[in-house]
Amino acid sequence: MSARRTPPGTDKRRLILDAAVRVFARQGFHTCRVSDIADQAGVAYGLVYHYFESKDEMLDTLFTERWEVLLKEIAQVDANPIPARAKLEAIAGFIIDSYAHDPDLMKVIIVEVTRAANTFGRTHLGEIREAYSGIAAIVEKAQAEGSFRSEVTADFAALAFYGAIEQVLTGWIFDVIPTGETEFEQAKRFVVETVCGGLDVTGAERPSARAV
Amino acid sequence: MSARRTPPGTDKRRLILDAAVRVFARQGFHTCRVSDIADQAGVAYGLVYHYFESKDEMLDTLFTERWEVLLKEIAQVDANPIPARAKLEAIAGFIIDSYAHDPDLMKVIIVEVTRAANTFGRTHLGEIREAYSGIAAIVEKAQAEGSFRSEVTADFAALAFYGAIEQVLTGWIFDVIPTGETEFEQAKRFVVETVCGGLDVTGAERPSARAV
Amino acid sequence: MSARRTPPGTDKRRLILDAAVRVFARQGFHTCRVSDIADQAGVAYGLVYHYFESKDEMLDTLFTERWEVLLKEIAQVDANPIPARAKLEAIAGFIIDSYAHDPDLMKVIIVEVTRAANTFGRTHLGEIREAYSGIAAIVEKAQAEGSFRSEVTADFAALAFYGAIEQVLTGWIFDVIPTGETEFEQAKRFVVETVCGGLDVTGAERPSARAV
Amino acid sequence: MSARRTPPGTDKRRLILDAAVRVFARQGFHTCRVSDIADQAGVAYGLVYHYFESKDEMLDTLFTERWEVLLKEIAQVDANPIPARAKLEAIAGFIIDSYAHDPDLMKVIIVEVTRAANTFGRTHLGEIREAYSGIAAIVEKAQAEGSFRSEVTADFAALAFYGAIEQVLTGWIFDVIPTGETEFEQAKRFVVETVCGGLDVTGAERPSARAV
DNA sequence: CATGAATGAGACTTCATTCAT
DNA sequence: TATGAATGAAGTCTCATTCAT
Repeated sequence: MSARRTPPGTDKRRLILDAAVRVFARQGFHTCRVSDIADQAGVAYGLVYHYFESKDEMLDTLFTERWEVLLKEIAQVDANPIPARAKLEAIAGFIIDSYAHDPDLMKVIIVEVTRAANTFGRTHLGEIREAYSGIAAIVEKAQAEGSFRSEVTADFAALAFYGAIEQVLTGWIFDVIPTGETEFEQAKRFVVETVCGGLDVTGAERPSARAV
Repeated sequence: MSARRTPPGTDKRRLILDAAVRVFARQGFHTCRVSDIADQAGVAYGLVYHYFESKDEMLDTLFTERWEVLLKEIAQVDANPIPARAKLEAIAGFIIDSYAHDPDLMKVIIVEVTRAANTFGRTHLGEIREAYSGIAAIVEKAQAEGSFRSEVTADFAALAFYGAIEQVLTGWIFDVIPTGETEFEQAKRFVVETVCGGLDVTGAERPSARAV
Repeated sequence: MSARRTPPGTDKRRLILDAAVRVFARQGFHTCRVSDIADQAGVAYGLVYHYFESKDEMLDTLFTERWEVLLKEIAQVDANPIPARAKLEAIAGFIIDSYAHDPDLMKVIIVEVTRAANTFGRTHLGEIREAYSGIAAIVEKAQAEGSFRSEVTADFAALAFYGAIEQVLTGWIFDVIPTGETEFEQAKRFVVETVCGGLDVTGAERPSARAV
Repeated sequence: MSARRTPPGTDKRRLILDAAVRVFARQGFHTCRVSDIADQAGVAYGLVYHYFESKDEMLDTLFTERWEVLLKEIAQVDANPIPARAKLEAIAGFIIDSYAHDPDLMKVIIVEVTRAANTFGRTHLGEIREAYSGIAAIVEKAQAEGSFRSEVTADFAALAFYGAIEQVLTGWIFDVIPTGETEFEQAKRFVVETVCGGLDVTGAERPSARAV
């Protein structure tokens, strides 16, 4: 009974997967070579194929691993007895924290899967839909109980909400907007403030309205 | 009046460009072959290279052609003496109309450029930023004159607004949400309603608030 | 009987041929494109094919035109009642003058034909041999009449003589040795001095010999 | 002693390089295809690119490998305490032996590099010059010590000497002169006899001179 | 498990040549 | 003659994947 701290194979497999994240993020899935991943991981070329069937499988694995966590999070958040707005805040917070924790991984998931309409996006369409549905369910219940307006359908609202978050992440990925702890925290509030509060000045606070 | 070498309507360059749109949309830029484009256009392989330096140049051309129209539209809309919300409605309407008019082209622009952080997105970052800035300018002025709240920065609002639109288009592209004239019209209203009106029930209309 | 100073077509054909010389010299036969020649000549692409069957034909024409002049020169020189050494001087002079007059043309002939063992050299082997034979004939007669030593065969001497000249031209072409009127004149003397006079100090002039 | 992955004698890199020599010699560098080399070597197409960056690199390697040997030989010969004429004899002998040993390799070096003013010749100009300099140094010292005449500059003499040798090799390559052991030996003597002894009958041995 | 040599299908691009006008 | 668009065969290089050791 020799002490083996890690299950056999686990180490290297994870090593390769991590390397894949870096390389996919840096060079893009289509542009990088499998050898780049092996180099980054510091392992032999052929070993990659010992742990993965193909280059595709690595991306599939990375996406599914992370996306499952997101789906679980959405479900858990929804299960809490908190206002819908708080739920959306939690979800936005989770996604942004995910980015803050490992920007490369989120970049890969967004750029190479979530937005890849012809390749991986199609493959993982079911999983992606599930996330939308989870969010839409939150909105729908809020509309039913009267805390959210029903001007827009829940499905649409979910899409817009998720789209706003993804675009902010894309802004960071593209270096269009500044990155940093402060910006991350700010973004969490802003997303919900925009989608829930709206940009319009409401009747109560509208100065002209008051003037009348 | 002048001698015409080619039969009327036979602008081969345009023919190839149109074929490229179809093929890029169907198979994706990285996955398609130049010969697919030639076949789709019904021209010889080499003719593609008579009109374009490379496969890349075709995508660059397609993007820039269309994006310039968008930038011009944003500027024109902003020049009108209409409320900020109407401006955003006009822009969302323009983008959605563009999609309705040629879904393939918009799919290519979004999937292969606007969201391609490692390849063409980087190349056209300047042009993409310009669109964000144009929208942000509208928001900023509205905030200054008091018609938009200042809870979120203009830059952020612009990102969220554009992100919401692109996500809706992506929904259509991925077949996540139904497509059709009705949906297009609905989406135009919904986007602005979400981002400007917000999902929250405002103080005035919130029943519970009134109840208290 | 309208006065036509140049035969029809002659102008353009020569124009293209001259352009070919410049382009072949600058870029090399294999590396240049037919369109480069057309551009250099300032004529349309297709016109080149009106005057020449192929790219090869242009080089063949250039070589043969010039080589015929050389062969004629060798024959004429040999016909003169002058010493063999004077004949070789005349031939070396002619070749070097040819280079001085149009370095590009000689570069093309040497680099692309004379030394192209697998392509044009093989094609023009007969003509090239003829030049060697002409020179060998001069040497042979000189050996027969006792003015040249018979230590080396005439064929070999011809090869060495021609090789020395070509190497000097190659030196100019490669910029290994300086180019200029002075150098051209010097080279004419040097080639013959080397091949005929030899590098060795002869018995008569050898100091040590005299000392004994 | 150490584990050997490949069967003895199976140095694939060398196998490919040797195949390249045969193919370059037979078809010419520009005319042959990389697949011809792979076929000749009996390896898969891709393996060529496993060992070499490009088709060019193979030729560069072949040239440099061989040329370094020549440069070393020239240096060693010059270091010997023998007459200049003996040194030139040794160098001519070495080059001709190289040809006798592997005519294809020498053909490739001469035809594709040494005489290719627009392509590889330019690339390896430094190495080529070095050979000329080495020979010129020999001549120069001989002139300084009085064993060679100073009628022609050392640089020029070196060029002529090397040119004569290369032309002889070219004669064999083109089948202009007969090939064989006898011819090789003869050529070694002839080159030096021509360049050192000169074709002219010297004063001492010239019959007519004596008669006068 | 680990290595990296070996394989070979494909993709982009070039460019000589043809041809309609 | 003159033009340059049109053709398509060919070649280089890439790289995912396999496999012998």
